[in-house]
Amino acid sequence: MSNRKLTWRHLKALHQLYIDKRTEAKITDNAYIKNVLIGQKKLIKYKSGNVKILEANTGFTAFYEQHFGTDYLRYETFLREQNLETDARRRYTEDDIQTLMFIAGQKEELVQNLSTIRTFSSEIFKGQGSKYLENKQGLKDAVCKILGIADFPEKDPKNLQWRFVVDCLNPRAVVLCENIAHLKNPWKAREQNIELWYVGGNNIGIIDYISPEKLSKPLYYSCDWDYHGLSIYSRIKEKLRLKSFDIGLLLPDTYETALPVNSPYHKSEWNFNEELSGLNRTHFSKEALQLINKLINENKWIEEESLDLITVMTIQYIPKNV
DNA sequence: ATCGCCGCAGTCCAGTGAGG
DNA sequence: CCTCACTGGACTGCGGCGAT
Repeated sequence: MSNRKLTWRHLKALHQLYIDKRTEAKITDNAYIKNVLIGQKKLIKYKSGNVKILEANTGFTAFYEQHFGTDYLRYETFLREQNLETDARRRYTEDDIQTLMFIAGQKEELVQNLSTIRTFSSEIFKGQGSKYLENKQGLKDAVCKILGIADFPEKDPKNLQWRFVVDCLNPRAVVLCENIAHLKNPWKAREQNIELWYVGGNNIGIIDYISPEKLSKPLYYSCDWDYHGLSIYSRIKEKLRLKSFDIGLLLPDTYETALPVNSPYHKSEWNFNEELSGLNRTHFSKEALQLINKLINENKWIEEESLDLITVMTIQYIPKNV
């Protein structure tokens, strides 16, 4: 869960609490640790008579193993393998580490089409803005080290289009994703034998790279539920129809995460002058149409990453016994 | 020997303010 | 608006020191 908003030093300190049952690390600045782990669940406490030392209560071990252990080991192993510092002075957030893991996994593709640091930052560190990376020297160094480059080029290559794939040996379905968020947790998809392709902003040409054998598997599209995302889906569906294939649209499993259309970093707006914002009605199911109309009426959109891909895929679309 | 505590050095980054 | 340079603060890791 990335809403824990933990940084590397928090994760290390929790690991130390797990191993040593105590730590002197300053981690109460994190709201989750302070309010939930110490306040509500009382899994961690201050050593009596000492405000500087935290100790693990009984119950912490089991809680840690369930919620942190696997992730921590994954992160630590990764950092070591990449010869990156595991020092707690590194200020990586948990999202940063997951993104570094993504970068390492897609290294070849990224190095072949190396972009400016601005483009790289806004495309790969999604949601953090184009200057995120250049303002964080430590993180930038880590990215350069992983990619084996000294620095980023001054100019973007022409026709920049990255092709990212989370492949698996024998996929039972292929999901095309508009954003890379789902590709940053590839092990979940692999476990379920779901192959993920990053389609990116407007790149419906990606379809030409997918083999006909895979196109004949069940195909799904995962996107932001805004005008831009849905119209790309429409174009992809049309393009596939001409090749005699079909694709389905993944519906969000909750409406709670809907955001106002004018939220920061979001550009796509509904066209109120046209019926269904000008989208092709025949490309959408009855449920999808209901949801789209609701979003248009309330001038909202739903972010792709707020949809739990695996839940949606297993419950809504793929029968469990397949 | 081991523990707790302190101070120092190194790292990173947010904030600030000058000057395009 | 943006960019650059600088600073101060927060934090960790480590070595030393004294108490037990």
